[in-house]
Order: sequence, then C-alpha cells, then structure tokens
Amino acid sequence: MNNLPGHPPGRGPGASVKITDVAARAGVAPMTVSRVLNTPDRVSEPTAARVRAAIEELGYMPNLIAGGLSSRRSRMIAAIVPTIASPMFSAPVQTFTDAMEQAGYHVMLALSGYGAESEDAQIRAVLARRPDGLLLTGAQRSPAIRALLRSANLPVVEIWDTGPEPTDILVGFDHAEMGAAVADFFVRQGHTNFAALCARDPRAILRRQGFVDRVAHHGLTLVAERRLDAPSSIEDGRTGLRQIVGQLAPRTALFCSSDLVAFGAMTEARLHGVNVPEQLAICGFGDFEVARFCSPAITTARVDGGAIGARAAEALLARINGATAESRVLVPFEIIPRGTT
Amino acid sequence: MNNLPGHPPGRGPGASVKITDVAARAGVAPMTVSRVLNTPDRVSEPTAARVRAAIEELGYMPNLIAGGLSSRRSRMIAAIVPTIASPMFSAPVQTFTDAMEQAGYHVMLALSGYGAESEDAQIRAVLARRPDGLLLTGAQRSPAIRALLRSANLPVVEIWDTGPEPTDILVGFDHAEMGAAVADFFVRQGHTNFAALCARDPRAILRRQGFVDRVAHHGLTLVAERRLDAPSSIEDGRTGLRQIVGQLAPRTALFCSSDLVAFGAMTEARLHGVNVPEQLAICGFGDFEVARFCSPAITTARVDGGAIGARAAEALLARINGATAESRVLVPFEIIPRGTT
DNA sequence: TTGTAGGCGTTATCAG
DNA sequence: CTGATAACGCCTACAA
Repeated sequence: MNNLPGHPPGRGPGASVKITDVAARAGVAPMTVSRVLNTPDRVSEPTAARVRAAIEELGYMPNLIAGGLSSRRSRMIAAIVPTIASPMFSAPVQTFTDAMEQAGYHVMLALSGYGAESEDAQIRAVLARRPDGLLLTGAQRSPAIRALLRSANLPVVEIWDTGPEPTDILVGFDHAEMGAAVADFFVRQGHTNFAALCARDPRAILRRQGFVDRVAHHGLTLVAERRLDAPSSIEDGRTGLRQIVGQLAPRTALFCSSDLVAFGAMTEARLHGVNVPEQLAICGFGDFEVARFCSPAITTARVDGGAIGARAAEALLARINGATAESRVLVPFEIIPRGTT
Repeated sequence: MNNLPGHPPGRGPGASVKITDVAARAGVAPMTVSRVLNTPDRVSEPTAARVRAAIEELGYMPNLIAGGLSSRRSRMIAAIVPTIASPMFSAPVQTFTDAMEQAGYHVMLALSGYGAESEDAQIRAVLARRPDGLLLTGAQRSPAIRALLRSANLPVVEIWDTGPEPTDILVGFDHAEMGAAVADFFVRQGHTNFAALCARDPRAILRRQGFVDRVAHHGLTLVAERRLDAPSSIEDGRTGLRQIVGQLAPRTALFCSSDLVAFGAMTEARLHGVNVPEQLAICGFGDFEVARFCSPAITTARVDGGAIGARAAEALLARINGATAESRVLVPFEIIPRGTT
C-alpha cells in the first residue's frame, strides 16, 4: 500500500496513516474527515464524533504539506532577522512567534547576519516555501527584492525602522529622531561635551547621525567617537570606551548604540577611575534587562522590542485575514532617565 | 490555466510560474528542469544552460511544498525550545539555525515555555509538517510522546541534558554532576557556608540537587536558599538575594542557576554592603557575556551553548544523510574562576 | 542523458 | 450535510 512504484515508503506506522484510512474507518468520504478537522461547524455532530474516534484509534496526523499544496495556504510565516543573539531581535522574534503560534501559524526562522546579499538570498529561499506572510528587519531593500516581494503577493512586515516607502507593513520608529532626542536630553542636562560609541548596523548608523546632527545644531561637536562592529556587545562597549577614555572632557555625555554597549562602557569607565555619571554621563538604547537592573541603572532610549513583535503579528494576521490593517505602525520611544545621567 | 475549478488563482505572476512553464520554454520535459535544479550532474551542459536561461527569463521559483510532498523530504527541521529570551537557548538556536541553513535546511521555531503539556502539543503540531528532523530541549519526555516520536521515525536531537534513555540523539551534560563540581570547588576554597538561588526549570533543579547533595556529602548544609521562577532573570537574582541577605553567614558561597541570576545577586549584595567575594562568593552558570565582562567578572560553570547547537546540527545532519552518528555527545563543562570567588 | 507515467495526501468545487 | 472529482506542482521509478 505504501510500496507502489514511484515513492519511498512512508516514515512510520503512525505517519503513514492518511485521510483515506480515517475515512474508511469512519465510513465517510475523505472530504468529510477534512471538514471535521478544518470546518467542524459544517459536519453533523454524530458524523464528527465517528470521525474523531477513527482519528484517535488510528493515530492519524494530518499532513500539512499536502494540505498546503492543495489549499495554497501554508499556515506558515517566515521571519528573517540578522541574529537572535541580541535582545534587540530575540525579543520581537519571541513575541511574534508566540502570537503567530496562538493564531495557528508556525514561524520559519532565518538568520541573515548583517549582510544585505545574505538577506536577499534568504528571502528568495524562504519564498520557495510559500509562506503566508513574511517578517523582515529594517526598511531598506533593493528594487529587485522589492519587485520580487510584490510579485510574490504576500503580506510583508518590516520591523525596527521607518522609511518613506515601506514594502508593505511597517512597525518601527525613526532612529534619527531618537538620536536627536538623546542629544536634546543631554543638552537639557547642561552637557556641552559629547561622545558616541555606535555600531555599524544600518539602524545604529541612523541613530548616531541623528545624535551628531542635533549636537551640531546646538553648535557643539563630539569630543570623541568610536564605531563598533555589529551586532555590538558588552565587550565592544568596554573596548570602545578604553579607546576613547583619553579623549574625554571632564564632563562628557556618551551615547551608545545599545544598552549592551552602554553597560560595557560604564563598566570600563569605572575601572579607569572615571565616575559615572559625574564625569561621564551615559545613555544607551533598547532598555535591555541589564540596563534596568545593573547598578547604577543605565539611562536608556527605550523601545519595547517585544511590543514590536506583537504589533507585527497583529498587523500580519489582520492582513492575512483580509481585514484592513494599518500599514504603518509607529512604536513610541522615550528616554528613561536613570542612574547614569 | 490557473482558473480551473477547484483552486484559487496563484499568488502572483512570478509565483504562478511552474516547472511545466519552464520546461515548455526550454523545450525539455519538466523532469529535466527538476534535474537541473536538484541533480545538475545528470544533465548535459547545453541543456542545463537552456533550462537556466528559461528559469531566469520566467522568474521561476520552485515550490518546495509540492516538492516536499512528492519527495517526502521537507528539507526542514523543527526546533522546540522553552524560550529564546535567554542566552541559554538563543545561543544554541542561533548556531543550530546557521548550520542547518548552510546545509540547505530551514528551521521552524516553536516556543514551548516551561510547561510540559505545551511542549507535547508543539511536538504534535510540528510533526504535521513532516520535518526531516527535530530539535528538542531536555531529555525528559512522556512515554506517549516517546512513542509518537519513534513512530514518526525521524532523527531527534535532545539538547542541554543527559538521561539514561534518550529518545534518539543527545547533546548535553549531566547537570547534577555540574552542581556537585561547583560544591567541590567551593569546598576546596575553604567554604563551609552555602546558599543557592536556583530556578524551577527541570535542568536547574538537577544542578541544584547535585550541589545540595554534594554539600551534604561534605557534612555541610545550606544556610539560605531561594527558588526562582523559570526562566530566571537578573531581576530574579536581585530579588532572591534581597530575600536571603539576612540569613547569610559572614562568609557564604552562593550557587546561582544562571549567570543572569548571579549578576543580579552580585549587584544586590553590593548595594546591601555585602562585599563580593570576601563576604559572599558567587558562582553562576552558562558563561554569558554579562558574567564575563561585568566587574568583577563572575565565576561560572561554563558550558558552550553555541557549541551545543553546532554539535546538534552535525549529529542531525549525519543521521539524515544515513551516516552513523554518535547518539550521545557529552559537552564538557568547566568551572572558570573569576573575580567573584 | 532525457522522457513518460503516475502518484505524493490533501482540499476546492460542484452536485446531490 | 455529505460525496465524487479533479487538481495543487513536483519528483520517483522506469523506459528509451
């Protein structure tokens, strides 16, 4: 029965039970079994009960691959993020996956690192699986990929950024604006000397630029700066600070591209006898746990990464279900003054 | 052509190009196109070139759903972990996903939280997608699930634990043994007063038990202890220490179920005027970045989470490819003495 | 090296 | 409410 020409045998006894077996056992047509599983309302209760019993007895497990091929709905979403080693992305992926699972979808995870070509390749690869939706990081895409995504004709959410021309749905905020807000915050605190420790990832670059521009707008400049690799870590923060510690003014305000960097910078500064916040004020980004619960707690530009994932899931589900979904969700950010400023 | 009865139209212009279209364009049989894609060696170069051109011109994108149904290989692995909010699991998932992608597989991620029923449901759900392999966390499974997994007849890796009867492949270490090693380490340092801050997740419970038993074996007991929720965090470490700080002996050795907890405990201890390591020695678990780069750096029982993911991928791929794979990979742990002891 | 035939397991549609 | 039929798009096996 499984040894017909043309195909290898099924995986195992349980796995090879198919809808026709259940149908035969229950004395109904396969289609009725399918209905019991997918649209129970359209089956009479006695029939449904018989089918459920047959399913139970045979240990039937539906084959979603076959169902997907037939229905053209994979009930699967692909998510492509640079990495999940950083809370910046693990948080939204966690909430997004939770939310999608609750809605009956599974999430295929792909990690793109920080190279654009890599992401392009990932997108092509996952589209071959015909996902019902796509989660991407950032809003900067090549025209070719844009075209590909449009022709694939599926809902796409881009998270963590904004831009003039989103591919489809956008859940994020303006990073340059946030950098500027941090500069303003420091200026309001009376700072006149600034420094920055920012990673080279696309969004950190925007935050830095917003910060630098606003500092310049106030007629001031940076006294020290260092670029870090992406994704940046606590270690990068320590190394970075070590490299600029000699250039710091007696009272400097430091902007870091993430709380991890900020924590590293703070740790290193104290080892060099630089008092935080008296001699060095520090503001990070992300409101990660370490910033909240280290001592002194680190002032941060807060964005709720988990909320981004949740909102992305909402928007995607709405679009999949044909509802009119907002195509541009702006997530709020706020500066949370804590012990380092 | 796409409007035959029984099916909705294809997704988009690009998405609806199928292998027969490419075949017609290239003047070959569909099977030849399939070969160009999957077994290029078995197609003559001129023919292959014509096919590739046709693929390019039409923007053909293979449908892996259809291919999977036909070949009974999904080229997909499902990974089920409690959460990726903790480095404990985000690290192995990251390396595992990277490795599987490199081998041409995609990873479906499911998050089970810390409830066993939840994991059972997840397993059933992902098996419906007919993964070519499965990554699970921990080695404790119900007989029913064991049976299900065996009948599904696919390679399964269980990570982060060992046990007498693994389902299939195991990549981990003995947590009780590690707890005991930490106790021995403290004893060698001359400690006689012990405390513990351990989460309630299955593996942390084992580590704690190993620690407590070994302490007892030395004729000693804990002076203070607190159980924490899983997954435990820096905040839990702070809260936990606050609750036991009154019970600490003048010189106490504290074992924490993760470096996050250890960092929180250290932070809180210092705020209470308890010197680390003089009055309170601390050993964590996991060798997370924060433990390595905070100051003082935290002594930890090190296990390379990333390596676990990499070894799991190796073993799974070997098994999938029919090679004989080790079914039990013991990952080493070591205690790394740093500033908190 | 290439082609032909048929089926993978499910679901949309229409008929009863 | 239930059933019969015909795809979904690709690949295994075998033939030429």
